[in-house]
Amino acid sequence: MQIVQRPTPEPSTLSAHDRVYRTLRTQVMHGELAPGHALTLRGIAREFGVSMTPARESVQRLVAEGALTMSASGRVQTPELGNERIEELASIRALLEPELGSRALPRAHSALIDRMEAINAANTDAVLRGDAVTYVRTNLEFHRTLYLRAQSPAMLAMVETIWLQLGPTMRALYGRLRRNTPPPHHRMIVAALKAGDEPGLRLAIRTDVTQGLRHLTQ
Amino acid sequence: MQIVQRPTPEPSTLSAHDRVYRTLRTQVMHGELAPGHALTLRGIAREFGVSMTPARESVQRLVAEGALTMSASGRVQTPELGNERIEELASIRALLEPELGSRALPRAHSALIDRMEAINAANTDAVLRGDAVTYVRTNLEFHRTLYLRAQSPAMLAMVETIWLQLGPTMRALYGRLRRNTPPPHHRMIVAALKAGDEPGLRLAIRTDVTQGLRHLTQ
DNA sequence: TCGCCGGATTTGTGATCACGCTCGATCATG
DNA sequence: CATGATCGAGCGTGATCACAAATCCGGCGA
Repeated sequence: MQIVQRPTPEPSTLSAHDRVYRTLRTQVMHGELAPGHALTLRGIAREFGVSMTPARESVQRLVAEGALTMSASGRVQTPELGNERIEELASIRALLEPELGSRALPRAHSALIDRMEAINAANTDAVLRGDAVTYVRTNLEFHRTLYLRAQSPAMLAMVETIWLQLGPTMRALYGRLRRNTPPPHHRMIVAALKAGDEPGLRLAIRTDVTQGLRHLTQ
Repeated sequence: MQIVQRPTPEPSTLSAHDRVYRTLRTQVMHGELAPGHALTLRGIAREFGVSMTPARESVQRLVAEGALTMSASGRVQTPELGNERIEELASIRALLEPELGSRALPRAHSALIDRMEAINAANTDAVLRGDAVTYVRTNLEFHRTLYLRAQSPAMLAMVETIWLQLGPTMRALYGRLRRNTPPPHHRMIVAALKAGDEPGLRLAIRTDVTQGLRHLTQ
């Protein structure tokens, strides 16, 4: 009953469950999966060419982070958030993200702002093309690029957890009401950064974060 | 090679990995484990009378929540936080907990306040006895009892994640400088609740949360 | 006395399997 | 035609094992 279990010994740093975890996490955060999308361990294992064990670890971890929900019977799917939950998550974003922006402000030099403007251009482009997934991705990239300068890894991780929980919902939201107007407050954020205007930055971020999620009709 | 694998079919709601997870989580949050305390999967499995699989799932989940850290080689231990990280986590508490208190304030009736005062008495008692673990536990209970009224499960979960990350450090902190003075700002929190004074409540919570962690000598 | 090396032990990782439960399609019944 | 029961396929859970790498600890040499 002896079977060759590991044909390839893996280059260490990339363990199987980490690869699976990272891929799934990105898919969820960027809204590539619709809310309520069901996943199975065997399906994930087949898709990634691994056994059920790494698939389970990845899923378990994503459930712990709120990226996936698990029913009492162990079935797993992307979360379908109600209005209250969406508002609550938006409140948390509105509390944490201005703080991250404020911490990043003194460290935001021109190269960073240039990069943010480039990302914002791609974001606007995605809006005009009606590409919801790219929209969500570049939107988050815009924010993360700024927040990385805050040198506050725990706070950033916390915010990313929120993004993760909102991922499928964001796709559904921006995919539903397909607006052709580019993200309105990103330019205000950039302007406040250039001016070194901290209260203005906080307000711009808060508004940007809040208003996008106010469109909760359910 | 057939073995009876599950002698008891379990009453469903309590799966093995859930039981292990919850026990370990409580131990970490309440500071029952010192910072840097090492854990092994086989040790956990032996201790709980389960196989390695549920032990791994629990540990994986706790690592995802920041309750444990995992080295590159997969070794697991409770986190040893540096000063910057402690300050950062304290900042997050200072942002989120006043908001939770504020949301709970209109729903805080007298029975709740009575319960908080009882918990606070037990907390004071733990201080006088020099019982660090009970101190941490009742301290968190005091806060959680209030925050549960906020009806904001996501925000509460986020705060508990921070508590989890601070658990071992808190024990080490309060165990080191063993002060005989009871928690100073808890009474201010209770007073603000009774008076319906929202700004006072926010300030009291913020101060309570911040000052306890200012004692970071490391 | 201190530093280094090598084998033995312990560790995490991942694959596989048995088991019991869940869920959905199908069919019989009203 | 709608409704409910039934049965099978598929699911998650947990146990066990093989394997490679990390760790520990002894002894040897400087």
